[in-house]
Amino acid sequence: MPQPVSNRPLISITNIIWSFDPVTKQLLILLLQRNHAPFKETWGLPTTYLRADESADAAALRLVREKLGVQLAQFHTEQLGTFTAVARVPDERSLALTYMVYLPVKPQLVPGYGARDVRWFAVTPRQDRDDLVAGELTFKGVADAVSAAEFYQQTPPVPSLTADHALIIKTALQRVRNRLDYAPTILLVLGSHFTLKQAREVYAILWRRPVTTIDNSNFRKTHAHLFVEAGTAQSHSSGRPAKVYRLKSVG
Amino acid sequence: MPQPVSNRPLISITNIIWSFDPVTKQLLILLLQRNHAPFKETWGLPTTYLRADESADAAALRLVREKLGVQLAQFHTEQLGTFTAVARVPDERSLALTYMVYLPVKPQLVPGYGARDVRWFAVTPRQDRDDLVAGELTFKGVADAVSAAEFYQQTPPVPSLTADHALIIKTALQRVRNRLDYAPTILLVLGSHFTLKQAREVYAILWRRPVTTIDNSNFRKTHAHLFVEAGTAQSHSSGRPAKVYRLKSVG
DNA sequence: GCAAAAGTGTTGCATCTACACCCATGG
DNA sequence: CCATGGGTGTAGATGCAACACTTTTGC
Repeated sequence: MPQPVSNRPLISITNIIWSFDPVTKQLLILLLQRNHAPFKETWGLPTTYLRADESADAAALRLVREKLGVQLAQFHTEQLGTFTAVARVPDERSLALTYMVYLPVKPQLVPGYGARDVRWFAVTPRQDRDDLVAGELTFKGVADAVSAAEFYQQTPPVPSLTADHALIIKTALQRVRNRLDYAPTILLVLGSHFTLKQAREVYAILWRRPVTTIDNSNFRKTHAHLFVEAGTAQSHSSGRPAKVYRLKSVG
Repeated sequence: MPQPVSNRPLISITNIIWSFDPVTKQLLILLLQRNHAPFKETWGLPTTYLRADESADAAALRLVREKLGVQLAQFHTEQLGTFTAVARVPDERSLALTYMVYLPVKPQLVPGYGARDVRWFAVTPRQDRDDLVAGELTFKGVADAVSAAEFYQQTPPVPSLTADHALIIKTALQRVRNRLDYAPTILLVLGSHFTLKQAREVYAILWRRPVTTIDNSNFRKTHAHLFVEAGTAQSHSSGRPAKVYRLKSVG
């Protein structure tokens, strides 16, 4: 039997929005600082509430448009997971349906409704975790070995992200890493077309090793089947111009 | 801003409950036939509604206990995904949070509250899909090549499963197949301990090929790192008794 | 021409597949 | 002791890492 209407949990949509800075070669995640309760002044992932007349995927896209004002015809979204721990948000029963969105550009940010500040945070690999860094602000990542159950039990570090968003980001990075060898949609942050050099820069961050240790020749041989050629790029500096590729079986 | 309470979608928990018949060597999924609207008399996956004071994982476990009366201390559950298409259930806005449960035994089934009938359906591999078969009842699986978007557009076959449950089952099988080479939790249907022969029987179904084509020696060498030895089994028939294994890093 | 970056080829090592062979048990 | 199934070993094929070499551009 359906639950009484008053007992229905809130359904929030939470996005991990990925981007890439071509100058600093950093992989970026969007965080914003709320200016209202709960979690006033703390940083967290962009969140909205699901409307009755839209699917969760549609809501994830709406969220990107609302928070960023980006008006691209179509983004690629992927469901990450649903977070349902009873006490994940204090004083409120809400589920988080989480989605990943890959922005093909790095838009200028303007704090929108409900946000005091908004920034791109660089994924910064450490020994056994990934920190998020934006200028003087650093959020320490959840250690690789920590399970979800352990996360909800331990006391959060200071400063910490909204609710369980640190766990959501850890899960997102795990997912992205797993897919590197068979469906590296994270490369969509480079735009629809990219060179192998750019691809190696992204892989280097996620593999937690210097780009220089990823052999050009071998990378091509082991990952070429994931890409299709799509012409040749303009040479921007000295050196032979690279071919450009796009992901196989993705728009 | 939170959505008005009256607009909040229903949150249902839908389970793919896996089991295994050691006699017929069939991989099984539990389906039940409802005796009330909506979907009266149609077959579908067991479903319940999320309560305010429980996590979705807890609800998935409760569902197993309610529908099966199985009283094991602990099952292994895994989140499969969340299905949110607006029209996935006619005349009702509901989300399906789906979970996989691996039963270490094949319990006798007794139709519980709200169910007219309940049965184990054998996963039956075809060329490009997997059908579900229980005696004279057969449900045709969704073809491998069909995307989620395509599924929701096309008209369902007759007989068809409740709402989008055929899509959920296709997704579940996909997930299980993907995990065979690095985290084959599906083997928990064999109980906590199993022989390599039993494991190959499960793999054969999911790889859609006869057991006899899976070389014992090679299977051991390629998948041994996923298992740990745990003693020796009794020999039931003639032949050398097999060692028993359990999954690495799973209770 | 020289530096820089992209792309190609080769060699040795690790891994997988196919298949022959040996081991332990029931009747 | 023989049929049945479990476990071990080995040769050829395949795939990957390391690294030398060639090609194409800017200056």
